[in-house]
Amino acid sequence: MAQMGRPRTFDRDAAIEQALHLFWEQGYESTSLSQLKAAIGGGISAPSFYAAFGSKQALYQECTARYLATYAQVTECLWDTALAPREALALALRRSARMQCERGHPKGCMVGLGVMSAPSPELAAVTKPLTRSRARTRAGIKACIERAITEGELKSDTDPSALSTVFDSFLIGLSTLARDGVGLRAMEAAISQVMGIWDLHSTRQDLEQPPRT
Amino acid sequence: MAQMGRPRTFDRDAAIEQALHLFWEQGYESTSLSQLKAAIGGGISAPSFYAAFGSKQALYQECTARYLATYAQVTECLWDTALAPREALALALRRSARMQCERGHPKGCMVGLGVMSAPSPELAAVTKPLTRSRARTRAGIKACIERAITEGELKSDTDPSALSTVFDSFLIGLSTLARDGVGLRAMEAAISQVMGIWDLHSTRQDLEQPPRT
DNA sequence: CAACATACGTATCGAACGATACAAATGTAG
DNA sequence: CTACATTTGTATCGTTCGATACGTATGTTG
Repeated sequence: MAQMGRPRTFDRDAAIEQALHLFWEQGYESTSLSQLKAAIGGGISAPSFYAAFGSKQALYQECTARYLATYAQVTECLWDTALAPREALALALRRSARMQCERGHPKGCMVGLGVMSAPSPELAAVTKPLTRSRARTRAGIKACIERAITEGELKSDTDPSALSTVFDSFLIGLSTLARDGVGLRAMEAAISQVMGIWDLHSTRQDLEQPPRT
Repeated sequence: MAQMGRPRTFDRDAAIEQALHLFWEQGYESTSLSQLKAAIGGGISAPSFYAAFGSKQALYQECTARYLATYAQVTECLWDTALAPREALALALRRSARMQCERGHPKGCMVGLGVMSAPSPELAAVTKPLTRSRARTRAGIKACIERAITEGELKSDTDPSALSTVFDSFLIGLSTLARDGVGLRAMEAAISQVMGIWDLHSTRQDLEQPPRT
């Protein structure tokens, strides 16, 4: 049997993407049912909404799961040990910046902007997947650095915690910059600059000091 | 004449500070009148609220003005030309980190977290002072770098735009880190690290390369 | 004292919020 | 066709939202 009962008139999968864009843009609390209903399939009724998604909170959780499974994958290369640590980190930064500036969806990263998405204490549970994702990215950056130290790419006296905090804070800050209109070109230039910190701790001398006249 | 009519039973100045803390913690839209009324002077009535502040939006504007005039002053040293550019920037970062981690008020910077405080397009006007403050800090960082180039502290081929974006993104990212529980110690260590980028472009050789065995 | 100015408490406004009851409509399965 | 499963549309629920009307209480001014 293909599907029993009357078929729905909107694409549930596309609806999640549209709802995701709203939550991404405005956060959980600031996005109303009216906005969600209006954005889905050119407008649906309240009963259709609840039949399809259960509740606003349940839909949000589906949206965050969708985000983490798609857009947020730009930083997964942090865990790819087939890549050299420096390239893994630089790739994560560049991919994230590119994604955050893409057209067709809100600017910035939903994970980063999610800190203020549901700020009430009783609603903190709803954004927990985002909080966990930030912690995971933090750990990924640190793991990259520790791997580089182990492999001899970074000097053994490098402080992995301090260094990873630099890259992590820089990465999360990009979301706000994107919202403020800073473009991809500027971000990419900044990424090239910030990777200079890596080279400062590199064991390869040629990276640390450009030739001087 | 000192004051006509019946005096109010709460301290209006303290009320603004308490409301500021709520807006700082939760943002504009997520903070309700009920919360504000309950937080002010141990609980006030709705008419007292409106008589004293006019509206929720007017109070928010007073709170942002208060924030910008007090807490946000930590970055004013960016404009202090009596300081060496590097020290001005490092001081701004350190002061901001310290302020964001202070006890007695919400973690993070209200200016940075304000991006998602009133995300609806029609409410963007209410957070405009915060957006302007971010732009001003961005300009301050860039001005510091340009001044360093002019004064010969940074090499003339330094890209002020790219470099300022690094520090700006790092600074804004600290707010989210603070919310996630990253402590002042870790931030200070990261600040020391990120200032290494400055030294990479410094004209003073002794800063760029620590002695090697 | 009387006159005035201001803040207070109670009670309530209309609108929007998230969420449902219920019956008609539309599909599949036998 | 009948029986069943699911969605749809209309109308509405109770709550909370931001915001007020109105009469009373409490202060200063003359």
